[in-house]
Amino acid sequence: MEGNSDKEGSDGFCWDSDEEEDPRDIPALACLSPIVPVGEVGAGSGELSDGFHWDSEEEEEKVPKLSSSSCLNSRDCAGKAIVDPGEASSSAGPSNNKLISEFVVMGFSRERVIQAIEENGKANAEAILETLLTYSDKELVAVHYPLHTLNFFYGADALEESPPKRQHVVPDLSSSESAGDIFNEFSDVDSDLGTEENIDPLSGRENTLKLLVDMGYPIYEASMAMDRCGEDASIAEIADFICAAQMAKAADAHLPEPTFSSSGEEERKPNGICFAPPKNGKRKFFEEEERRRRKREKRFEKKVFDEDGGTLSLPKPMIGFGIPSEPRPIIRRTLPQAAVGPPYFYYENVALAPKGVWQTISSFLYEIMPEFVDSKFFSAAARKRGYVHNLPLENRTPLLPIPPQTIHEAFPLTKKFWPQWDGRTKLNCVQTCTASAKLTERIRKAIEDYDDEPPLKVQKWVIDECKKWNLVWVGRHKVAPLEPDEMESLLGFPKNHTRGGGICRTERLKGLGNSFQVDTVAYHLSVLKDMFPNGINVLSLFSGIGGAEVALYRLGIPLKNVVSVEISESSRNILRSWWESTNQKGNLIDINDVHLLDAGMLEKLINSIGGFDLIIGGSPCNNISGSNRVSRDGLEGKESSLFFDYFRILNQVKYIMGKS
DNA sequence: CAAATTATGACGCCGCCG
DNA sequence: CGGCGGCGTCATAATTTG
Repeated sequence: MEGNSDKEGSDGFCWDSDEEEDPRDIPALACLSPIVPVGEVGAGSGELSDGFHWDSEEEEEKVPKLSSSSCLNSRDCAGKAIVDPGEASSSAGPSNNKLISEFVVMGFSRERVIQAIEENGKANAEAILETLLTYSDKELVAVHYPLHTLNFFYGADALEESPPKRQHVVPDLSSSESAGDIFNEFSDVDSDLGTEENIDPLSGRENTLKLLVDMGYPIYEASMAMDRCGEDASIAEIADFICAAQMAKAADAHLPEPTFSSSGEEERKPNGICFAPPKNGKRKFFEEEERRRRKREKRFEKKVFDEDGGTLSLPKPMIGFGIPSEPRPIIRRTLPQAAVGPPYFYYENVALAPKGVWQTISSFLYEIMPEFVDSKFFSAAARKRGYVHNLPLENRTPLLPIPPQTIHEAFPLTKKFWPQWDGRTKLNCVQTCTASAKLTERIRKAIEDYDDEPPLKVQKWVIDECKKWNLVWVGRHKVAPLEPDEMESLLGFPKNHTRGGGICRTERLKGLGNSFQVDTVAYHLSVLKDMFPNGINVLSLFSGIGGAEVALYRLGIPLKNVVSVEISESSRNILRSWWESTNQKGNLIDINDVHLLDAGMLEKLINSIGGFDLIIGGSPCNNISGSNRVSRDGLEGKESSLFFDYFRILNQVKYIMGKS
């Protein structure tokens, strides 16, 4: 039912059938967040603990209404209709939803917002905002930029009814003050945050501890809880944790052994090996309590936010705006004025992100819809990713030579060992971790007893494991994980790209697992070739092992200046050595921390090289990827929040370049 | 001590079925 | 409609090895 028809996707956008230009003006919705006065940051946050309660299980449900006049007074509430169109109509008055969305739109996480509302009550929007501002500097950065909640259309018919509004883009940055002042202000904010511990009574460890003790928690438990929750945890989180710990203790006194079998989970291994969890009971209980708490919150969120179906649906098949092997679907998209390049930008992340993540990313990047593409249409391995970019869609060309498209073509030697009953033709996503030797041994043992075909049950288990770990057949009854050089070729890198130079195997795998698929990215970037025959200047954020650089190079686009930001030293070494071994004519400037790249540095760079043509990067997905079993916190996670640095840098570059 | 090895669920989505 | 199980996922943490 997912319509193979070329005309219309069922995903809310339509392929337009005629290519002719539509000169219509796209009415961009103006949604200007009030820029929060910098001076107010942290002021009054001392009363954070007032009215704070951590045992709120049910009262989250019934929250009093907030009068619309207090809706961040200066904010144009109508402008955000595009973000949550469903809610305004569904509720009689301005509800809590609306208030929450209000802040979420500004870039704060829903969890935090709910928390802040609980702490401050619903009536005082300003206090809520202040609380939110104390939570995280990453989020703070976002608040200082105007939100570009601008329109973007697939085809002509979408959102016809949206009323035209005046468009104000970037007025805050282009106000009468000089740029220098503004950016000094930004850097001031940054440094303020850096030293905030000294100012804010709540952020220093000792002060937090004191506060918790004042709240009646034993100092030992408070301290331990702070360690467990991490430095960035809010008081609420820590208190919650202590609470759980106390409950666990109480439970411990009654139950000698917490039951972990209650989950009723039957292990899937056919050979019936059962692992006793080595963790001690108390810890387990803590974690379970924490999990339950988060589940409650999630459920609550779901109730609150699911009304407008918060997910962008992924296209099926996942071919984005076209792939080389198919006739190109005719798509016309009109970017909001503010998003039009140059500079061009290209942002990548995992497609299967938790709910709302892509919405948020998109809302920060001019509401441009991500192009979701599975790299299995470009190579023999899958890689489902979303790309937000402002590149033209016409006249893309694939990278040549076309890489092998099936496992057998890619690894001919595996063919003679490949059993009939393993029908895979494509590999799964190359990840950062591989199967253990023990597993491949178990698989060998499981099959070798059978001469011909093992029983269906064994087959299924083996195939499941092979899919999970991306195993290939390297001998009779023998499977093995991919070698790093095989991953390199699957991803479109030259052989031995990550090899040598003091790079250990583990680091190779890590770099490769986190990299672009070169052919896929190159296909999208190919449109730059005609635009920049003399070469381009690239700002490459979170470069990793240099997927973007390799893609541009292989496209034959000369690299004039590349500023590459990458925190991993081994990855920087890999890129540097590739740069030298390919005799690049341009300059490679590498920076080891994205936070060093502030406005001042950007201005210097831009002045010296004459501006960037392309800003490309994919921020870490650690907290977004489904593979993460530990901390899938979405964009607010420790690593993944670096997305906001991408956003910040993009805006700063655009502004600095816009001046000259 | 760095590198390698190993085991370890959670989450969202989707199809199914009552 | 909601619960349930199948499915797949740019991973982390504890431990061992060299």
